[in-house]
Amino acid sequence: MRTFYVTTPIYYANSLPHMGHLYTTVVADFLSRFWRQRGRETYFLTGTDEHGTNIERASARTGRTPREHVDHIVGELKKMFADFGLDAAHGGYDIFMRTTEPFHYEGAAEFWRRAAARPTPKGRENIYKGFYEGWFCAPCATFKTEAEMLPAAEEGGSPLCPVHERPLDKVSEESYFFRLSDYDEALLSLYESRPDFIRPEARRNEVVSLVRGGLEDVSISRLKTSVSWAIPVPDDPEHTVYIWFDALINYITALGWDSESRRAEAGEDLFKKFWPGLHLLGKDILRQHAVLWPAMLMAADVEQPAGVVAHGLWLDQTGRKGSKTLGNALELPTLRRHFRVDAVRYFLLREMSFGQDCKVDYQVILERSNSDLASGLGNLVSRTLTMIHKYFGGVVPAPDIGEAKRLLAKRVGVDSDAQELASSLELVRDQFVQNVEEFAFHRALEAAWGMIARVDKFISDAKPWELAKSEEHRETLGAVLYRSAETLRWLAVMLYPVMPDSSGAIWRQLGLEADPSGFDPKGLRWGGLNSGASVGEVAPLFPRIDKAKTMAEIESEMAQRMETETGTEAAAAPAEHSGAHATQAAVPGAPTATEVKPEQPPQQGATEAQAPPATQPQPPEGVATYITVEDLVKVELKVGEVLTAERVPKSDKLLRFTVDVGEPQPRQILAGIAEHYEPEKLVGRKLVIVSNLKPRKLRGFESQGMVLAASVGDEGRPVLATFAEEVPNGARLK
RNA sequence: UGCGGAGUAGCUCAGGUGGCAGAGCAGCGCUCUCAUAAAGCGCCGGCCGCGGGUUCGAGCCCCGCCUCCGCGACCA
Repeated sequence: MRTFYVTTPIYYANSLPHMGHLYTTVVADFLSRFWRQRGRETYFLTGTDEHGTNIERASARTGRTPREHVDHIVGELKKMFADFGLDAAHGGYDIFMRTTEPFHYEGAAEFWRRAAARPTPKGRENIYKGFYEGWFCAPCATFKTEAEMLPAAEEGGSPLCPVHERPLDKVSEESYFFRLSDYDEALLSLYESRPDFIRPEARRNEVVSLVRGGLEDVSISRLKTSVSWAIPVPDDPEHTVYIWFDALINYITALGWDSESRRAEAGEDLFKKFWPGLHLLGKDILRQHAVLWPAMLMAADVEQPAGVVAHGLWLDQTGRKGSKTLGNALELPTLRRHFRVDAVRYFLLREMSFGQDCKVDYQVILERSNSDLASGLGNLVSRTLTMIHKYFGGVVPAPDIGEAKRLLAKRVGVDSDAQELASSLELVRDQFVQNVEEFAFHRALEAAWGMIARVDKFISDAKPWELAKSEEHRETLGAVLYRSAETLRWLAVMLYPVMPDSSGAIWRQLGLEADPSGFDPKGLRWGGLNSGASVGEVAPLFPRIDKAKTMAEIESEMAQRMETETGTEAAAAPAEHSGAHATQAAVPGAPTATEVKPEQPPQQGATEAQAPPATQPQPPEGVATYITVEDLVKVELKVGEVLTAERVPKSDKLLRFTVDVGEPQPRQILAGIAEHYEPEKLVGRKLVIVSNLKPRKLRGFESQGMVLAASVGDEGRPVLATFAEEVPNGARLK
């Protein structure tokens, strides 16, 4: 029997559940049910990625051990999944995979050994020991990225620490590297031979051009002294496995790949049975799944996945990524409180053109729920069943119109032959199935809803309430209601993976046994509904939501939440910070940390690829390190007035200013704020300038100083420092 | 600035190989009453991003440009 294995990413256990988690998991759940319904044995994995510096930090902030921290997050995620019917108890995931499982340690270590023992496609060793080189500030005790250092004091010198204004030390840390650079050709031929390996196509093209541009080797370990919350490197206890290398392997260790204990626990060889699987993920982590992971699999000689499918992200109404700190993210408890699970599932699958980003807010969901579900499907069920109750005592009438009544039926506009309706149902069913197979879920649902409209019209045209007035039309009336009810049976089957509970409810209201979970839509034949069966009570499937009332409630909840969160900001802020990056879909290794950067495989500039590991500077919870007055006076800050401001050509971010700092000649200063400030509006504005910063060339222009700005929010949006009172140009800040 | 995608009704989007601009939602009107004030019918709504070109004919093909998004680059 063919099997179907689907995975969500294992979610990075540093943030609480959010929309992105819900979405990817719902899609995976949907696909899993879809294929199970069509007769495949399925296996559905979700879980958490639990190692790494970010976890250590997050746990330190809350005063927990890493273990306690990840247990807490896992508890919250599982609770959320249960709330939305995605857990095993509701027929959802088959395993909640955790990278802290002992069997994962076992399998991951074996994976490492295998890769290490085999040559790359170009005949070299896959894993080799090398050195990270990074700029290290001893007083800060951290590595600095390019972005976090000041230009060197003299040509060819070391860059400076922005905190201490002292030269950084070039420090090497021993590290294992994976020779990803040897895999470009192998990967390209994989993409070539399997055009639908990466979907959608636009994403595939991105990856192909990325790999064509060449790949850099990636560091896959850390010194145990810098990251201890991680899997030890086999046979080298000084090192731990870097998070991405560790995390990706979960997709096979979960199936018992080379882990005796997991195989014993599962009671069968899941790997043999279910691999290769389909990876579902947000487009933000496509590269790890479409480049690094396939290369890793080649290295360890494991079969490639069935596919890598990247979906879009949920945006707010203005097109920004939903984020907790912006307060524009949908809150899952609120969602759960005001909408039925099936309504949310339907919305998620219907609203997003799969693969693209999609704007969302509560109101859009509410409107979809009311128009498509309450007025559409729910109402069709309701009117059909009510009439069967009213006119046939709750018993499904006969489908056919006898010979004697055919002309009579024709006269009132009802064809005695149901063929036309049956044919369009078959067509819709085929479209539905095909669209799902092509990941065009929104199209699949659109097709199904076309059928609802068609039957609604059929009923309006046939006017059963008129037919009911005269006994001679009784057979016709029965046939009309039968057709409507039979259509609902088909819809219940098709929609089962989308709305398991509701379609089960329709099923039972039609007087059918059990539920449609095992009914392959391809096996549907017209006339399967039994005449004579008793239909169930009519109960609204999707109650109409009072828009004004519900929106008001939601808004007051939001306001209340904002209030409490501002109140506890001091305590909550750091957690929010690390969580926010993972706010959208699915991140093992939310790209918060520098730590992640070296691992993002391709096309990193040399410097960036060597950027130091594991040492993102701490968010400023208080003072990192003290400096003396002598340190302070080294920095010369002056008031400057913007004389001219313009964009730097060929640069997204740079603005070029001429600034009057009270000197005979204005200075030329560049600042990376073009994405946030209109140059025209800055002319005449007074700024704070670091005036004794060593000049540096940027994009061909010399920058003779630096503009001070606050860095706000997760994106570090710059906000220029200003004065509330009038100050002369050149005034020194002390 | 390199590569890729997109720009069509207020909103979300359809419009294989050129042939009278479409659907759903929202809005308005009418009809009906079995139904969750639902459904059916109708109306409203379009410089199809802009400018050229090819053609009897261009939303579609060609050239140029603008804007947005993505991935890079560059840079915070």
